[in-house]
Amino acid sequence: MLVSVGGPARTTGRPPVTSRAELEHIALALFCEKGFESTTVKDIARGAGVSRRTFFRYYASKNDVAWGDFDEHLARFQAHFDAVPPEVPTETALRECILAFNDFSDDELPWLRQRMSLLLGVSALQAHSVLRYAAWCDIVANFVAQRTGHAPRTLVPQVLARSALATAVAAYERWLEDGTSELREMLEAALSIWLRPWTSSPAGTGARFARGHR
Amino acid sequence: MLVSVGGPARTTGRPPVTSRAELEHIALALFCEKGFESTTVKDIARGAGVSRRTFFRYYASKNDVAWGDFDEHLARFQAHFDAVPPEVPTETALRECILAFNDFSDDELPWLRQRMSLLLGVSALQAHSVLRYAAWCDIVANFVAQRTGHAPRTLVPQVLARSALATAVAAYERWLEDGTSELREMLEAALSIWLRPWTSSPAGTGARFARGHR
DNA sequence: CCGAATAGTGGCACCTGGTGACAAATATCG
DNA sequence: CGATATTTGTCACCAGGTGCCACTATTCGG
Repeated sequence: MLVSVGGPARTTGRPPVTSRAELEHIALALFCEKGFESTTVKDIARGAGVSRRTFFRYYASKNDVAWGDFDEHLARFQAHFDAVPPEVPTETALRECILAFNDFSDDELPWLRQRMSLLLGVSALQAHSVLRYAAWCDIVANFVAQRTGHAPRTLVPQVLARSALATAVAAYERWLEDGTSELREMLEAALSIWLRPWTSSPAGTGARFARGHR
Repeated sequence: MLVSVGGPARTTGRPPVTSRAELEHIALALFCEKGFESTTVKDIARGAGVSRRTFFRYYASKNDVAWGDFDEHLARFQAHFDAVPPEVPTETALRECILAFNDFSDDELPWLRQRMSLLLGVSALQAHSVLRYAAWCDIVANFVAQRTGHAPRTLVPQVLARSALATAVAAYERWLEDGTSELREMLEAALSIWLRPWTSSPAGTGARFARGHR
């Protein structure tokens, strides 16, 4: 059982030669150096001094390595929703939780930018992303369902969850293209548009970045 | 030039043995019979009496065959937007064009249901779909951009286009799961939620299907 | 100290999707 | 008939991914 992280430290058996984190670092470095497509799994494995077969014991696919420990990150997303007091309006809760999920410290930002430009720029990863984002949507949909009284898989929770995701992705893309803006402000602007699509004017407070660069 | 459909009828050269449409029909039948993953390209090619290599001259990938002539369908989507008179509000135009894009005659519906349950149910196709939907988003974003005065790749058009897509996909999924509802009404309900997320109540007119089945 | 149990690793064969290159087949036109 | 144009088939090849099995390195018990 290689993928288990939360389990108790193993005592017997041959110790692992590498780790998910090490493979991730090596892979991301190679992706940035010579591109995602041009980097083969063999390259990554060789970089870690490991066989190709072993790589696939740590990551189910070459795509997955670009996501790192997204599941762990998602668990924090869920925790944010769980911590929302009942008196907070659904609309506000969604906004705050999405912002909190995407709140990174300054020293994490370069990593984030590198990772996200991979995920949003490489078409194979772009395609793969919908599979990873499904869990994100489920968390949002469940929260909305609980708040509104609808079943999680019905129209209201699904439309809100999926469009929330679309909004966040749009914000990330603008943030990546822009290069000078703050991620948080971009997300706030995008969420304002999302929550009130026909009342957000380009001159509005929250939509300061809506004009594009400059 | 095999993929060209609109070109003038060729006169010289060896005539094609098959066609995109024939391959599509054979492939869809096989997908429904034994599943997408279990159907190999070799199977499809053999079904059409053609070599594997030839299949890839008609379709760039096994995924693409499930989409059929989506590009042609997209051209009609664009045409709908082009035909919108300037006095129609943006909000209304989006709603009407999306509904028109998804307006199918009764005899097309079984085909559509079959195709969409493939596209939304098979994870490989689900992933691939974002690449095909990008063109859909571009059309919507361009329209919004033109109407609002923003550049197409800025926040307002992107958020609206992507969330519109998310909304339509959510409607399709509900429609597929439900089995008894009308696609158009499901889309109308979803679009109502999308356009006015916090005013749509489960008892509202447009959200009749929002409760889920039964 | 030696052997059993445990758990990760490496190598191999194999499948599938996808591509490039080149010769062969089949049509029309002069 | 011959030149030309276009499709087709074959073959070789690459990359991602999986199943299988032997091997290796560790800890624990006698």
